[in-house]
Amino acid sequence: MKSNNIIPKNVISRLPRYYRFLGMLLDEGMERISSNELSRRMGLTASQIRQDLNHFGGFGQQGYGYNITQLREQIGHIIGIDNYYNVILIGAGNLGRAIAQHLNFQKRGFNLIALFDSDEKLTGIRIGNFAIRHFSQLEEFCEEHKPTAAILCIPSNAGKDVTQKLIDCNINAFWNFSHYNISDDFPDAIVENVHLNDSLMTLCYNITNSEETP
Amino acid sequence: MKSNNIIPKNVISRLPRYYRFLGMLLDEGMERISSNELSRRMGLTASQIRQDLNHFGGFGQQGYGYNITQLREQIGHIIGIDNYYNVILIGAGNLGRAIAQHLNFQKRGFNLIALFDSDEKLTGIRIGNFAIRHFSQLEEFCEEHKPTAAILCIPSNAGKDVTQKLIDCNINAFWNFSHYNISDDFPDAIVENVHLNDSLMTLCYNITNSEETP
DNA sequence: TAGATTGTTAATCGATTAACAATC
DNA sequence: TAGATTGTTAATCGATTAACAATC
Repeated sequence: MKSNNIIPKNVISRLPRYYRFLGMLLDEGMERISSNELSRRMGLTASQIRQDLNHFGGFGQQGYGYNITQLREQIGHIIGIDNYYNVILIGAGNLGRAIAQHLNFQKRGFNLIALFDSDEKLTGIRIGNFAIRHFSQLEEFCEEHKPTAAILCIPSNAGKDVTQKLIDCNINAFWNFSHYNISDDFPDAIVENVHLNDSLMTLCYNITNSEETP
Repeated sequence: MKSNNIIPKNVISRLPRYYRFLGMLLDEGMERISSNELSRRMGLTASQIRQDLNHFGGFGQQGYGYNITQLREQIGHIIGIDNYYNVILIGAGNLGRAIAQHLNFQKRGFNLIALFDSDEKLTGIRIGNFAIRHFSQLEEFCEEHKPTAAILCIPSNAGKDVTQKLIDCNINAFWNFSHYNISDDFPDAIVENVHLNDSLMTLCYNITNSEETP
């Protein structure tokens, strides 16, 4: 165990993948797995897996490998999957609605509790289990329900104002689908960006530059 | 110039960001920028920017810096933004519809030309400019329109079959929103994965582990 | 020309891989 | 006990940063 150290970002970003693959192994009815076999399945090296896991502690057993159920639970706990942070979604346009309906928040550590939009025409419209609230009700709602995080599905130009208001409501963690760069203005915020445009352009690059190598 | 070499993956993944920031600088009415000033804005080092760009050629001028319009165009060309690859979307559920309507494909190198779904109840429903087609019409459609890429917004368990059919239609590039691991079965496919669940869990980790450091 | 800033080489840093002793 | 496989240290590799000569 050396959990006192700082965990490299790369390791952290692999944790959800480990969690996901271990879940799949459980579905296959497997009980235990060696770093070698897991590496084969995940396309990593066995060394890397052992190094990664040992940032958090010794979860395996020499001569045996890793107990899948246990390891998955432990990784889940490290991520905090069982904390069920309250999260609200801001911006109930196409993308916002899809995110609200598509994601299984409860399995990923969150509990979606409300949708907000600044467009009055959307107020009251039901999306899944939620009626869209007007953004002006944010403060009141947050005082009562104290959400931890917010999902931003808003246009970039609204980014700063909206984020400021959320931070005023003691929300400090953001899942950001907009191009607005939260950390520039709010360096202490916890931010996870999803830049779909960038991802699409990366695909474009890879297509463009595969054609040139015949 | 040393464009003969292989470009590191990290460099490629930064290209869309460069492109995006340069666009913002243009919007601000700027004409030229030094690697130093750009590094300040993007939160990188000037060294890294110069290194990155020099993988593709010398775009700057000593004593002057970089012409923003030119540099942006050149990066756009490297990505292939002006190739407008035909792309089809498979799976017109919440997420698929949102992607179809939300993304500005034309500005990212693609031209969305059709939506498919295997649910007959959805056939004919209009999403933006498109009527959803039944998946059984895929082959016919592809023969006529020869799409280059497909966006997968389908459940993972349908992944293999759907991908096989798409590959049979000469589609070899995938923007994959599902958990299905395309490269396992089709190692030659060009794949860009978007794992929203993993991203959300990374946010969860960062919240969980910020609380513990008071 | 002098000043600024690139392109590029060298140094550093961090992450991945390999190796192996510890141990179940 | 013998075999398997971990946890961990050491070696390698690659990416980032620093430095500086080239040059606009």
